[in-house]
Amino acid sequence: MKVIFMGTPDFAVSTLDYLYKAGHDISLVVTQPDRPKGRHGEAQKSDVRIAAENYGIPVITPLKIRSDEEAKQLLRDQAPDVIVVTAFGQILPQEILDIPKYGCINVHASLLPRYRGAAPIQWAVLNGDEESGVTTMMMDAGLDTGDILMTKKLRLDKKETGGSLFDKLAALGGELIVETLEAIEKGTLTRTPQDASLATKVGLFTKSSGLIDWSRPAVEIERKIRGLNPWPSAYTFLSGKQLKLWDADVLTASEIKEFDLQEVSVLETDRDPEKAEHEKSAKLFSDKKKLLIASCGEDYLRLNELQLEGKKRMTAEDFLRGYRY
RNA sequence: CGCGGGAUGGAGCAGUCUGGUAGCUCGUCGGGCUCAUAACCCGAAGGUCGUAGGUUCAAAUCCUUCUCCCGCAA
Repeated sequence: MKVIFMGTPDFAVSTLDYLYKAGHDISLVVTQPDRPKGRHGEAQKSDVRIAAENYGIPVITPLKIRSDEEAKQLLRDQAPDVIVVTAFGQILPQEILDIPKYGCINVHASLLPRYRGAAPIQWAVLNGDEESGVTTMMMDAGLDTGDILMTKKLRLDKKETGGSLFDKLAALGGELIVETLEAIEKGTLTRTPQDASLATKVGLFTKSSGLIDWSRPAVEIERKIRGLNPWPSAYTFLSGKQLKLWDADVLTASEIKEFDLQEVSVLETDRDPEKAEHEKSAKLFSDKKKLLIASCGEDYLRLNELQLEGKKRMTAEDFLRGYRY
């Protein structure tokens, strides 16, 4: 099929890869303009742009495709059979949706109508869902509101992180788009309208979404640590320094009693203890050897892997070997 | 050249301000104790202190270069 692909981050690269390997004629790739990234603020090509250039596929990077007449004309000139969109980052106007013969198909990383919007993967982990998946959908003017074409499900692992689920769903999304296009070719594709009453919408995360409120139950905080790993990551403050948490386990009060613990410090909600909300802080306990345990609103959290600002991530054991209170 | 932290035996750190032959907590190896052990005791190996240059009688430590890692900001 003659395909135009639109996408931006690494999640979309997987879709592009599968389309390419399935032998589709990808005549054009549309992605976001180069943006400053990294530590020195240099403009970097989007992941999709890098991948497309590797395949030798022409790339355009319109700032706002909805008002870019030149880009829209280029799309029409290509006369694509279908436009595949994965995490592109721009809303497509109706006049673009109307261009391809078979319409515009979106790959979304959730089981729609759940988690419409920007961060469906993390939310599945944050909410402790047992299963998630990917959906292909016929795009319409709304945000992730189009008719559902096909889905693929998977069960979440006990230790699933945003990152691990991301990888799994990216691959699943690639498989699904290929199957969806096959169904179009065979004429066997069916469309199922979304049940809007079941829809939920999730927004973008920011850095500050990762701040831990220790008055919440330990289970919830543990999910947050997993869901926001690797980005934006769950964090707290220890002695005026930011402390990121990468892995933790929930423990009950009776399990804690087994250990020989002493209170060693406090985890705060701000670098500055004056500004911290103390009702959202946690007592930090340790046996001074290998255990770091934080008190939560309900139960306790054993911190297994953590990272102090300016440092690399390390195990609690390594951390305790060098840390001076 | 956006701001800042860091690079010291296998790991995590101290020592750097106030230059003077490298230390802590572990790990590893050998031995001992023990019914036994991740516990305890004794002993050992292992580091050109990130790179290059400079100052000095003497540099992990002071000055300069470069490389790499990390947090923030975008």
